[in-house]
Amino acid sequence: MRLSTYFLPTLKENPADATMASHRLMVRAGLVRPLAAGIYSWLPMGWRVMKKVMEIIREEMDAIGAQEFQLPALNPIEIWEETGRVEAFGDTLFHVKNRPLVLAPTHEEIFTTIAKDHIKSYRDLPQIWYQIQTKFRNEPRPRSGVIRGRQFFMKDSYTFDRSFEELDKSYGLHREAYKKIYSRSGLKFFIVGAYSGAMGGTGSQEFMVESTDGEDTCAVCDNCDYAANLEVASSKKEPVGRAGDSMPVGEIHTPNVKTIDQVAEFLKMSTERLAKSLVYDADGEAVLILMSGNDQLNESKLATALGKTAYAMQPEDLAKLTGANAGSIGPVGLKNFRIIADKRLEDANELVSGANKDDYHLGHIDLKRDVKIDGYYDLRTVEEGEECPNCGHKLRIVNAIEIGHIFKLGTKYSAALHANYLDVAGAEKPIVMGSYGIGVERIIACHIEQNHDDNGIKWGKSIAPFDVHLASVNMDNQEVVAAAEKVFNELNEAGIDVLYDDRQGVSPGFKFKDADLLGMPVQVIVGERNLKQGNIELKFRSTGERKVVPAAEVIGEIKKFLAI
RNA sequence: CGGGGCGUGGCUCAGCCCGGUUAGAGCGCUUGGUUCGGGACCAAGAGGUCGUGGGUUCGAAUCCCACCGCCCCGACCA
Repeated sequence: MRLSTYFLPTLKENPADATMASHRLMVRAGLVRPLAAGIYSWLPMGWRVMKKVMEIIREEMDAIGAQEFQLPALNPIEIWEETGRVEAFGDTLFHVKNRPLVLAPTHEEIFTTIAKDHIKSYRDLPQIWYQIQTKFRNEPRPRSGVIRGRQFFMKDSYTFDRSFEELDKSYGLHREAYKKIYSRSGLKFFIVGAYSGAMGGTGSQEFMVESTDGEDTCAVCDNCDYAANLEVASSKKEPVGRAGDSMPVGEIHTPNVKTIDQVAEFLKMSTERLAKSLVYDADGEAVLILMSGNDQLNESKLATALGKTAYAMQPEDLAKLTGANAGSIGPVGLKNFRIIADKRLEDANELVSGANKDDYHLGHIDLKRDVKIDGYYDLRTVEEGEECPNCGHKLRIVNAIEIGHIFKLGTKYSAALHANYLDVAGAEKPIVMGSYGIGVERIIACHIEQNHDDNGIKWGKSIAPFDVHLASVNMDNQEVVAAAEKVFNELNEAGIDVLYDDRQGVSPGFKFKDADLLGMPVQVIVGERNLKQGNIELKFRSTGERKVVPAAEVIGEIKKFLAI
């Protein structure tokens, strides 16, 4: 490809609205252009990268026996109503105004419908189906360039099995395939246990790339392989336990003492035995949640414990329900509440909590004696430095970008859509499903996040838009041009993708800066200076290493570097 | 949806607070010339409904109101 005729709008200056390195560089290097918030056009250079990533995905999916489909993005809304996901997605689902259609944000429903129509027997199973398709999600706030957009490419696959044991196998195949896909894409990543959320199902894991700009937070252990999304992460934090015999419950006057720290200070005790009361509304049911001291309630864990999403009660409703304002609420004598507590408080005694009367607390509370607890659950958010639940090593809390998510769905969708099969005994059973997603743009953005410097992108060989960036330093010098053209032709003949900067009247410095910005793995620089000795210079983008070699050896050197 | 910021040639921005010539700069673009190993130089040019609508005023890029768009933080996030 000759740069003189290639559509490649590069920018010398940083676009004003990009903050992340990958976002800045993708725009500057002419990979993408924004069309609207969260909507990007892929220009020829960017699309080359996209196709390479997609090809890696295809190869690894095909290798586990997956079959590629291409399903419609326009879906009848009825199908989504059947699984209850019109409501579950809410405003995130794009609706078509003049037809009862929606723009698909994912494809469980459609794939399951195909399975329901055509898979009738255990003999038809298992199946692994996938597609690489545009998804539409009306994100409340698109951000970070292509990382969170309203329209994006996703590789989504679905497995159909006879049993949960076979699902484990299909899930395992995906897990291994994903590792290969990300490794081949040149990413450093880790895998975490994850929250399944509205997808439902019996378990899920996320593939993560550590990044200060990540939207997810994970607890990772550097000693063993424990890593978990903070939504589900746990640690070895000790239970509060029992402290001797319980004294009789007693009221304590605590004027203007509200926060846990204030109470601890006022009563001259540690925060641990202060049972903090939080009030949530779970679908109309009032729930009181007890946490030890300053432990932070994790709302994802709460949703898992309750089996539904709960929202923090508004302050004005608190007084109505409990007779006290925030800071004075407690579990003892509380009516019409479901009371649950964090595991750290299991069977604890000698606790202090609100008295449901402003400016009063109760002391010597024994959860076994004084309160009817509906259950103890792990509800707290793990904090930096707590001990790994596996090995006891200190956990690190890091931000991360989610690049893939694999789910064991079970029968949620097959049951809702009646996708059943007949087993060996002739009994009708719901197909056991898994679903697996990869954000294709995120692979590209994360690759750039992990491979760039101040001058530009440093593409890894596997997904670089071109293998070689060839630049002739001076297009007015016929010998230089002739030598560059020769290299260009030889590379093309060798089947090596080469971008040839043959632009006239562009200064050498400009060409070098563009080459570094665009970031091909190898630069071939043909200039008068070296050509006098019959030499041509190679520059390796990732290391910055330069090598001057005889013109005749250029192709060989490149082949050696590209390992082909 | 809450909080904050921004909107002026293709890009990055100044001008706005304190209203008053033909609205500026750098980069990019066009033409001619010079240059040619790290974003060259000279000269001449083209290019702007100052986001949109309304208002105040003799006069609005500038002040006021509304709306739209974009970015950041939060909420949300299969």
